[in-house]
Amino acid sequence: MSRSAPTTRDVAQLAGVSLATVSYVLNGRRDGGGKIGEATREKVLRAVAELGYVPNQSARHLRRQKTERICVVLPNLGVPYFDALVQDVQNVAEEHGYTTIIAYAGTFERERRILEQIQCHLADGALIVDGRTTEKDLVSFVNSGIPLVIMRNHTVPEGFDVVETNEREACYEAISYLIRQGRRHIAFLGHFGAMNEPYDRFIGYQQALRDGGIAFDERLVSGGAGSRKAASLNVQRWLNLDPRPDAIFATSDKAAISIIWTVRDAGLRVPEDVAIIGVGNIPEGESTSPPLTTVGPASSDFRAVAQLLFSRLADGELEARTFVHEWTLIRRGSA
Amino acid sequence: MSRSAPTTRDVAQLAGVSLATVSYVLNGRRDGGGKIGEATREKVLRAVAELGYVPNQSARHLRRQKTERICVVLPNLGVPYFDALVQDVQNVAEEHGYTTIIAYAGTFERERRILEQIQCHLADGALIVDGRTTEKDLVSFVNSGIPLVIMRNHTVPEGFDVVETNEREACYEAISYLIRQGRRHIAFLGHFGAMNEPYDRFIGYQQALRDGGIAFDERLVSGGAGSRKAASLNVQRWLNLDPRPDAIFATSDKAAISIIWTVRDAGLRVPEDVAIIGVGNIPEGESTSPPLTTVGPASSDFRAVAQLLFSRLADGELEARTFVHEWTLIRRGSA
DNA sequence: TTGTAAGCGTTATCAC
DNA sequence: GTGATAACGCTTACAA
Repeated sequence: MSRSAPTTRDVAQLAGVSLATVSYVLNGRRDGGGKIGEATREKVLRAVAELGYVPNQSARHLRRQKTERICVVLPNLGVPYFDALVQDVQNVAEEHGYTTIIAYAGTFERERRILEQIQCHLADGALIVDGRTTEKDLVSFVNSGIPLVIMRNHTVPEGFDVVETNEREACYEAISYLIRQGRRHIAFLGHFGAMNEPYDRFIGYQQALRDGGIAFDERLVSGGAGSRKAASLNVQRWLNLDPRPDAIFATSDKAAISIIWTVRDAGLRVPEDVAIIGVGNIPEGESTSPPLTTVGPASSDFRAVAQLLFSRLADGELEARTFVHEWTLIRRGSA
Repeated sequence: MSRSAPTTRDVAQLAGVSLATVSYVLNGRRDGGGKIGEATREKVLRAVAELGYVPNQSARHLRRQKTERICVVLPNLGVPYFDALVQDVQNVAEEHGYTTIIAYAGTFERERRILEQIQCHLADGALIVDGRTTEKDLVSFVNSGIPLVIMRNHTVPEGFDVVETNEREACYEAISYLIRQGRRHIAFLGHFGAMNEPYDRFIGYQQALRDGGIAFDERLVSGGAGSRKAASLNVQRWLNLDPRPDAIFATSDKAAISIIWTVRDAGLRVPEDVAIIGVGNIPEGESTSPPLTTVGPASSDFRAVAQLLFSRLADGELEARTFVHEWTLIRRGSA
């Protein structure tokens, strides 16, 4: 077993033709001119099948100077929003004859290592989602000429295609909607701490309060949206407040769903007593009771994002573009 | 921009040394013998930094005949169980100096293409989760000598390391537990249709009923565990039955959680009126109300699985091994 | 229509 | 210690 894999040489030998002929048969020659005789073609194909020959990608890539692979770099797993993205990207990639690989960054250090690998021709281009890599580190990429599409709202260096969301506006819309319903005590459960960047969702919240003529109440702001448990705990605290919040805006759907349980278990009605809005539009939110009102992508069609990458792969000289992925308020039962 | 990447040749030229010297500095030579002068070393390193040189992986792999990459092939995204697996594998891989890439199969056709890529040296080895690839197709792998670890319970060809779960026993345990509580009308919501393989979870259910002296009732078996919505619909139907089921076993936690909502909305108590057990032990189940009792991996430590792959990577001549990943009943509030 | 040969960027085996 | 040099497996001008 484990004898080394067959090469074009083996195929050529078995078929009784030259190396070049094998390659021609397998790739179809580029110049319109030459054609391979049907008989030769047959022979080669038979030899390929018999040996179970598969071309060595490393060698092909080295020669062709491209991998025909793209990489999606994700900050973490288990986010439905990312999963949808990956699916669309993969489909588009396939249409272009590209393979897609997913790299899960996790830590900053690991993200760095992945980007390094990409620079070493792990892939011809990449889609970086929410990356924590600094502008400085990204600059070396623009020099190496490897196409990158970056999905984040802040601190993106020049020279890249960027995909932004208008989540600030969408969150503003959500809070305004609550205010129009007559809600006056709107709590905000966010992801604080992890970020020192401007926090769009919080900014949208504050602005909507201001524009709605509602005083900002510090007690109604808290972290914990990152975990279901923390969310539940914080909300229990809020429910004992006087006056009790009549609406809760959580910056993740997971937290929001956990909050629905908590509020219902406290004997309160959703949305009559407490309206609840989440962020992200995860599928889980469609089957809660009541179904979760949420802020999220208006469509989960990421094909346009993928196209951004492939258009640049086709023509590296394009100028940097910015694409806005529309977010909106998705009204369901919980608010 | 986009001028082609610097090579060892460029580095050597700038540093005023030969190609080999650059390589020695970068990789540290294998034979204990020769050493590089500190001065030369410095020069080379400086040149590397100045040019922003990164070694071309394709070339390295071609030369070394290995990629130092492994691939995890997943049937689909969005399954917490898989996410945990990927994290552990990635950590172990890192300790061995390997990069991990994730490929998401989705369709059968795509899975085939991914395996083909692996055979073409996309990676040195792979972990196939729940793959639908037939035994026949896998056989060509064992010939090519690429280490594979296969995680599935059935129809695995000889010559591979296999990871199985004892989910049949664990499901048997869950149903027996319900019977011991005095439940007599235990419904089964499964994933039917997609599978023509023996269905472990259902077998465990049937066997527990038999051993518990309970007649099998066809009306209490249904598909729909794959979707939250279908689960809810089917359960609504069950709740109108006479006698009403006093327990529901769903073969996915997502379905089970959806069922908790449904049962509670129907004005029934969980677990007093209806006990509910899921499968998979997803994190979401810890924060439902009541928390979800479920059947799942006793530990979500997959490091041992990863080690299986790396031990084989180190020594291809090992004989095929089977590893059982223990599943168990995790008792929480819903049953 | 097919064969020859050069080279993609590395690494490793030799001499020096 | 360091420098030529020969592979690794494949593609593709160019020659036959």
